Amino acid sequence: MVTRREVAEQAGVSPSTVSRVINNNGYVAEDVRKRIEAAIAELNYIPNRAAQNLRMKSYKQIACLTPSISNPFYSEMFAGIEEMALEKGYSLSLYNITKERRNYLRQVVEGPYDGMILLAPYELSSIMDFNKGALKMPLSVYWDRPEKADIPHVFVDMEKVMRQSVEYLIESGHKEIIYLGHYDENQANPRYKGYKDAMKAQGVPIKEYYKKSIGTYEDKLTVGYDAIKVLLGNGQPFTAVAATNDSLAAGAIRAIIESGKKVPDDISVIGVDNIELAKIVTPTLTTMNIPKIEIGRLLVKQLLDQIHNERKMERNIEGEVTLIERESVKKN
Amino acid sequence: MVTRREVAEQAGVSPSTVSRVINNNGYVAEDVRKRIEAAIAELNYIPNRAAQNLRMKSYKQIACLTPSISNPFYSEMFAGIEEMALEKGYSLSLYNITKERRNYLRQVVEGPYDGMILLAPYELSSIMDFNKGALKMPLSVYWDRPEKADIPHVFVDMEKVMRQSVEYLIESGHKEIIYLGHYDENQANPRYKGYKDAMKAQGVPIKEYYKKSIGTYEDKLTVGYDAIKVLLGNGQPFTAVAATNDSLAAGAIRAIIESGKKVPDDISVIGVDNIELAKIVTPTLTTMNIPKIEIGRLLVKQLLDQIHNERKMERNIEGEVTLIERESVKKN
DNA sequence: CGCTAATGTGGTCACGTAACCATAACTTAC
DNA sequence: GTAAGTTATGGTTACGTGACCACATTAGCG
Repeated sequence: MVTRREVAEQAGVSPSTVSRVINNNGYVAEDVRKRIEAAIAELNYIPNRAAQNLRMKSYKQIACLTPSISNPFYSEMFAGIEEMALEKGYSLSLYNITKERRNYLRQVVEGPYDGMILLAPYELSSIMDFNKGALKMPLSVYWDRPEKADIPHVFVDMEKVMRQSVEYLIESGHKEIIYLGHYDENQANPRYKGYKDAMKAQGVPIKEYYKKSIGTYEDKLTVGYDAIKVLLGNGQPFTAVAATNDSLAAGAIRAIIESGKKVPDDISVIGVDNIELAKIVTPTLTTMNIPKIEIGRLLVKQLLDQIHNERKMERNIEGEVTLIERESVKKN
Repeated sequence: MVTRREVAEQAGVSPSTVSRVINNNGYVAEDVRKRIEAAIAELNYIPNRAAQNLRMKSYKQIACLTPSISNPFYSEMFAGIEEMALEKGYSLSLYNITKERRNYLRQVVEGPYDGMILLAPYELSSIMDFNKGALKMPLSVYWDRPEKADIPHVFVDMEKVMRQSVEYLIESGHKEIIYLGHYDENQANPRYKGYKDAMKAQGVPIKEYYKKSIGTYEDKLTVGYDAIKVLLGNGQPFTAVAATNDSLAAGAIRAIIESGKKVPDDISVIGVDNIELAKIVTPTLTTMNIPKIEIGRLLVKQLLDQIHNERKMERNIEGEVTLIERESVKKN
């Protein structure tokens, strides 16, 4: 390994002067600078990162935790995170934190990171346990609702989003609207609440909903397909499906088409997320766009604000959701 | 920040003794160990990672470079990489290296990593440029053919895979088989070569192929759809499609079904990769399984063998590919 | 000319750790 | 009883860096 000292010897100066060239501060004569730069190039010198970290008390690294990077929603958000982080000179460690892998959390929290971004709300309590006392590390979380607890986060109010989605269907003339998504009476799922509120507000009776617990992302396409297939088999009458995400919606479309009905002429489908899939399915999917790239960038910004002790940091940032009208909803 | 010294004072011993407890080497009296462990817990002491890295001359971190983590092929491979890396006590930094982001390569190579895994062959030359002389860092590459150059890699021989895929179609009674994938006469694309050889060997005339350059993963579903739609519109007669990956195959299926024909009764489709999508489309996709998790694990193993100077490291490891028969190919 | 400021360079130190060496007390063995 | 080992602990050092201080030398200015 080449050190600063060797570069200094090669250039016939002291290590201090080499430092000044590298960090570009203090006075250095022009010819000396040239000599040192030549020595650096010749010896292929790279500053030792561990020594820098130790001296600067900073790693220039961020840990990013997600339940599954193969979920396109998270991988797109990660793209935004990466973009901003690289711009700011930070690099990213990625962890897929599944339930079986909780025991690696300690390794993450004790790792060489200046801060942590969390894309999975369900792990929050475990993280907070670790993140007490001396373990405390700046943290920024993506959340699906405004958070009461005092954790800096970027959120999308899913209750509102679902309400808007259902309102759009109602405005388009639909009355018999299926809720396709996870449902849990006790947890008061915000997505279900949004659906229910929109239906009630318009005096539309809540017809049906799908409440089977939903597994990984990969399952979702199957789950949406299976659920709608069952409902169609039951002879359940409905003209629209409001899915809580695009993967479920895509599965629903597949089930409807397979049954011989047409989307959107017979049954309309709306999703949430606007992942790439939404542009690819036939018909293309009308959905609520969640600005994933922008949210990713905001998460990094919020985290770096904490790391750098910015006073004007926003603790609760709301992502702006917009309706993307494509082909899967029929307007009467 | 709590240091080893403070723990030592709290426990009434010297820092050396604390080290011995933490690293679990040397002699420590049982009661002293207890006292020290109590002090560590009370003060929430965590060894400083930067100091450890400096002292040990190792980061316990691996950089993983891929063209796009949102490509399910790579994200599944990443899952295997992560699994093995965490087992071995290493964590992973992930970089999406797109063309515009080449200038970040230097940042990667100079980063706090003990080694590098590369999932994108096309970047190899840039990496090798950086990876000369003092910059040299252990490297392990996933490649789609046996590599002549002396770079440790895990590979799948795509020429062979494609040949097997086409042979399977021919054995199933097909003669008019469309090659759906990237094609470039000059580059002698191994996938296309495999297709061509299989066709020739069976005396089947090469009927047609799709040669438009293919962009990102997200494009592929559209590209496959568009290409087959054009061919069907042309009245081009064919009974089977051999796609170079599952995404293209899925697009093809969509185009065929939309045209009113049936898969596999009218037209059979086979893919390569066996990503999750293959199980989800209707009909489910017959494809060549590439053992992505296993390849990921092997890449890490191979890399760590280099880092630890294992003598018995294998430089060229071949991944074993198998046919997965599902519903999209009709056998006559 | 003489005083202050600007420019240029080298020396020293601490960051927190793991490895090594020194030392001391206590065992064991003959 | 003493030499050799075992157990237990503390002290010292180096890893490579960036910040700081000390000290030259030169430039600017009345």
